[in-house]
Amino acid sequence: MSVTYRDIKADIFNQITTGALAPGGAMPSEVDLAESYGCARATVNRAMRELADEGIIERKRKAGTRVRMAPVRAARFEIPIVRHEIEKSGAEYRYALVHRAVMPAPDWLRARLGLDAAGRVVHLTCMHYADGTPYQHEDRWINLAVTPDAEHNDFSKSSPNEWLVAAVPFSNVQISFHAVQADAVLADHLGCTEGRALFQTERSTWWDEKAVAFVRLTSREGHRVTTQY
Amino acid sequence: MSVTYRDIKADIFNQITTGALAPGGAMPSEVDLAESYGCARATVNRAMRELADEGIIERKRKAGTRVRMAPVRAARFEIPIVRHEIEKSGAEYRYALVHRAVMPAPDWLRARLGLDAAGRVVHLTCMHYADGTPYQHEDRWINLAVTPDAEHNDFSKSSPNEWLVAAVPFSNVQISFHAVQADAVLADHLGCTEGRALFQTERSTWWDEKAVAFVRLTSREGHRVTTQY
DNA sequence: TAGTGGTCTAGACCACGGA
DNA sequence: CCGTGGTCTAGACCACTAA
Repeated sequence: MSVTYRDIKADIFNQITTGALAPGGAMPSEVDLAESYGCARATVNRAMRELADEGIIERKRKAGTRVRMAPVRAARFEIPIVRHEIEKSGAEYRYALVHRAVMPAPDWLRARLGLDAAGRVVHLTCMHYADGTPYQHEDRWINLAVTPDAEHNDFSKSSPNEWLVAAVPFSNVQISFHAVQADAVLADHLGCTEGRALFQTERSTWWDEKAVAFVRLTSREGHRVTTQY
Repeated sequence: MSVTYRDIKADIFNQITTGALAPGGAMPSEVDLAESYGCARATVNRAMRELADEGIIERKRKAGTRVRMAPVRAARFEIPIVRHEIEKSGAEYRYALVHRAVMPAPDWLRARLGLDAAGRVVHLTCMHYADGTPYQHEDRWINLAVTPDAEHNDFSKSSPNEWLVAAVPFSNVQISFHAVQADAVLADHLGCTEGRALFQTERSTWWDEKAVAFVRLTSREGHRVTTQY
């Protein structure tokens, strides 16, 4: 076993980045590559499959494999639990429940999550602090039709996020990042002035076609989401 | 071949989400699973490997496989070329070069990219329009030590991004998302008022330990980056 | 040191889809 | 149609690491 799938991946990646393999250009078939690398087709297959997953190459049955014209490279961002994110940075984490109410789902939420007119939700507002300073504001809505237990939890001690991941299954998640102006409430909680630019994450969670929860996370000024590949 | 690796993935995922497999709990070994599913170990291996890649489970040699305590789920965001993003939405794309200069690298950039004191760069400012309205502002710096050809390209016709992906190899990319206030220049170009919250992406590209380029992309008001998994 | 995951092999069958 | 990638198998050896 002298040739590993990693060797092949690296070799092909180099050929692409150095220009030996041109974007849009066709590559040899797996059988041919296996022969030229002197290994089994399965080994070549794994290398090529991973390159395809990473968006470097494009594969089609019969048509073969070619280098992507526009490398639609995908970046992976880890979506951590706030508490872990803060503790990992060495800071002390503190959670506070600001507001809790059980209510009929407002129209915008019903539309967003596809709830029916009778839909009831738990609405929570909470804050996450790092070393005593505001870190993130959480505005969460939990669908009681899917998660009735949420009605009897007061969420005064721990974040709804941590309760949800442990208590409720989910199959599908939508995430959106964008920038917002701080309104009076956010400015107050996050310790900035009104109108400041804040980074916001919205996340909808679904289980079996039914909405489980929607959350809007607003981070303190200057927050960045970073990754590398 | 009745049991596929997809079947196994789905089955295990369901066992986790429904609570049949508890977070932190140990799972059977690959050999045992292969027997109980009635398939080859390689099939189980592929299912488990993908679950591990997705951050659902955690694997260690000898120690075995266990369900992740805190599902550090990672979301994939595609980083498209602006032109493709706009054209895919059905709008007409237009590019404009605002400013071009060859100059010594400013201190903040030298520090950021690890350039030496003699480092020279091309500084470009450009705009991307969708159906004639401002879509994204691009502020780009290209390291001439790595990419000398950039000095003789005027970038008046096509975006530096498209030129770079075709002309320069890269091995490492760092991306950061955050929110900024529109300053006078950005407000002017993007057609909003000063102080508005804008979504900004910063990206550093490296090749073989040397910085290739740095770019700061500012999107028009209301821009969102979205994904689902 | 022994058990578990990581990987490779040689061969096979199949599904897709371009020609 | 028929070449290409997608996947499975049965078996093997190896690398890591907890016990």
